[in-house]
Amino acid sequence: MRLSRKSEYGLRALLELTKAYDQVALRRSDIAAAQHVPVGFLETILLELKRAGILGSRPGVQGGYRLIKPPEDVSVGQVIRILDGPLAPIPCVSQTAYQTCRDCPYSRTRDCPIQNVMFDVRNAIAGVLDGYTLRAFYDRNRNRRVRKSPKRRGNSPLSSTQGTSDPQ
Amino acid sequence: MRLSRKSEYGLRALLELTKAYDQVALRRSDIAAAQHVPVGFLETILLELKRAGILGSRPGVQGGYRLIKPPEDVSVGQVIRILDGPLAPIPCVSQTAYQTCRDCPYSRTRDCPIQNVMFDVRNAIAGVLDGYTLRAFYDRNRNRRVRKSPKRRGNSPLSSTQGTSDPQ
DNA sequence: ATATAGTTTAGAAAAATTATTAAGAATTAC
DNA sequence: GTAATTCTTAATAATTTTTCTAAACTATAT
Repeated sequence: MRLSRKSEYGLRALLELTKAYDQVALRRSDIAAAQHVPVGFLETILLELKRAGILGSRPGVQGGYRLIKPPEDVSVGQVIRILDGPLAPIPCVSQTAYQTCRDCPYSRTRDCPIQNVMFDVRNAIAGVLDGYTLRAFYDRNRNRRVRKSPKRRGNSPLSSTQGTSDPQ
Repeated sequence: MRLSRKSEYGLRALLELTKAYDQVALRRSDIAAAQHVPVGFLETILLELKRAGILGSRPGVQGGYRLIKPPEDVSVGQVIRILDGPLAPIPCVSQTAYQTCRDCPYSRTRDCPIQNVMFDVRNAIAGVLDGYTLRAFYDRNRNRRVRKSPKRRGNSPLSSTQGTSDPQ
């Protein structure tokens, strides 16, 4: 259930690119330095984000990468899907990349217990990540959620202001 | 964000063991056959669940594995933690296995955007998985959640998820 | 004692993740 | 044009994690 380095690096890079949105292009080396990520790896990540239509780039002197979509229109969920694939814990509950299970004893009955649980998990994850825009991700103290209040637990929408209540 | 085979196999095995709860012990070979999982791998999985106190076992003729905790008292989240480790996408938001990030540029400010997002994800995942008992997992059409549904049918003891780590 | 079945450790095999390299192509400045 | 800069692409190396196997060992019941 772990977030890959790839997605982590990608999100860190997007933090920088959101900051520079509508201003300057950032060189991969600048991004790598600012966020302490290996420049070579970052390269492949930025390329993937470019192919996905989130980033634009230009070679040459004033070149570099820039965010070409408004940060309000890109969700963290989208980014992770691009870099890591579907959010769903198992393919048979993915909305964006559904696949039947190959050797599940329940695949005939259409009522697999694991599928049932993981369906809820998938929705819980997507509910959080698809509701988080890059904008909210960047200036992280307000406007965090873009959608109406999440249905997870009866908390108030902004309840997890979480000024870092030290976990554990 | 994927569920490992290990956890999947473990949960499948627990499905069989829940069915046989308070009745018979199941041999690993029986479980492996019923759920189409490699018997050698299953072995190590069952052992881990045993060490964690969820299963008991006995060698010899009428031997095998059996669930030694009431299925009402074991959550799917517990099982996955035992087999796969923390539910949290990154260690710095884990409630059960917190670790500081080693090279995060934000680790000083105590206000890391990634940490903020993943904190919510962690809680969303744990909210689902810790609310799902083995009992609900097994007879999956009713009483799915243990927390939200006040009406329990039958006379099950239900000491309400004693072992599950309470998120928050 | 014997057959049955779990226990334990080590580690092999396979897959996924993480990263590097190097040659190439586009852009700008001059 | 040429040179400097910076992205582009593909191949692949390195590392880690996951998945699985093997074999010797121990416990239980009859």
